[in-house]
Amino acid sequence: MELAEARLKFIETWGKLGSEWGINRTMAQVHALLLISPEALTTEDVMGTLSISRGNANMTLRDLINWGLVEKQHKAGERKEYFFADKDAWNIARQVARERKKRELDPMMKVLSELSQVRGDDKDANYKTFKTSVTDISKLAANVNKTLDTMIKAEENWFWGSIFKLFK
Amino acid sequence: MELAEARLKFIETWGKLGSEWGINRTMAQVHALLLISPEALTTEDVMGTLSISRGNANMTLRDLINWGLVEKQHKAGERKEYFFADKDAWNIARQVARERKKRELDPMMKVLSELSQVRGDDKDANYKTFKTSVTDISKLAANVNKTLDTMIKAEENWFWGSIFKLFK
DNA sequence: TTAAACTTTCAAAAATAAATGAAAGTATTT
DNA sequence: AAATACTTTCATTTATTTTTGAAAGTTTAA
Repeated sequence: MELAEARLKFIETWGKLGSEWGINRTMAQVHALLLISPEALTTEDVMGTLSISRGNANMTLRDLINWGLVEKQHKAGERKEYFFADKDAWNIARQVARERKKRELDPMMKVLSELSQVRGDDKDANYKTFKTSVTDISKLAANVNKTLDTMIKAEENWFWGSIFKLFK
Repeated sequence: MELAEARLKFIETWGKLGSEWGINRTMAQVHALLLISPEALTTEDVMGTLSISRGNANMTLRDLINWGLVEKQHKAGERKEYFFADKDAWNIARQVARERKKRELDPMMKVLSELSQVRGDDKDANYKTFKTSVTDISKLAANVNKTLDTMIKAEENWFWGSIFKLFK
């Protein structure tokens, strides 16, 4: 397979994965493009390579910056903005974990803990099942939360090291 | 908060979480309803409680069965089919992990390993960056894969036990 | 066999999410 | 201060996903 073809396939695959996990496909594709670009790219580069509009490119790049996956760069003597992605897979994984925890897990745990406060009659099967399911899921969420916190704080060698050994 | 209100909120929250993670919101809501229902429900129960059409209820329940989260039940002397969800949070987590691994991670790893075969000129920055990014992500994916395999095989006390201790 | 009870299908409609692109905004240079 | 170079916004359009519901299919019972 030629490099050019492989690059397109990588962009397509990363985009598909993103869309399966609730991330805008174009955003994942722009990220993929930046991941395989040795130099920072301009908005026009992104527009051209992926055939997307200026507005879309602009908003997508901003989202990627908000996700902490991409940063703006300025080149001396130039007015144009350049965009560059962190290429470190472990950093990317941690950053995605951090954002999704903040955006989704934390709010959900808040709701679950409210819901687990609900009072009722222990002889009511509906109440008992509700209570048990919510409490159980709460506990699981708390464990996931703790694991993510550890992952987020961890050094690069944590994943490649201790977990790897634990599960070999 | 009243139980009735709490049940609705749980269904809504579970549905929202699902849609954020690329799972049809209605499917997550039906799952939520079954999770807090002590008895198995009929298609009509689901249609009525969630105000969805017969076709939607039927397809969604089938999907949940295909995900291994719900099973059909038959009551003696009745022709109607009943649906019942496994309520164990750890089983649910493992089952979701198993399915998403099969549906998404495994195919992606296959593509990544093809892509990491691509040959090129080591002096070409595009080639070098591509190779490094793809190889790195491949390795991360392989680790995630291994971790999921362990999780899928693990007993209930694995999560509540060793991981919990490791990260306390 | 045929009617009744129930389930499944799928083309069309509705709802939702994403993309466009021209206009407005901002900063820099002449 | 006006032209230039570039970025951002957002109402509208387009694409994608989800839902509907009537018709077809299936199973059981009379």
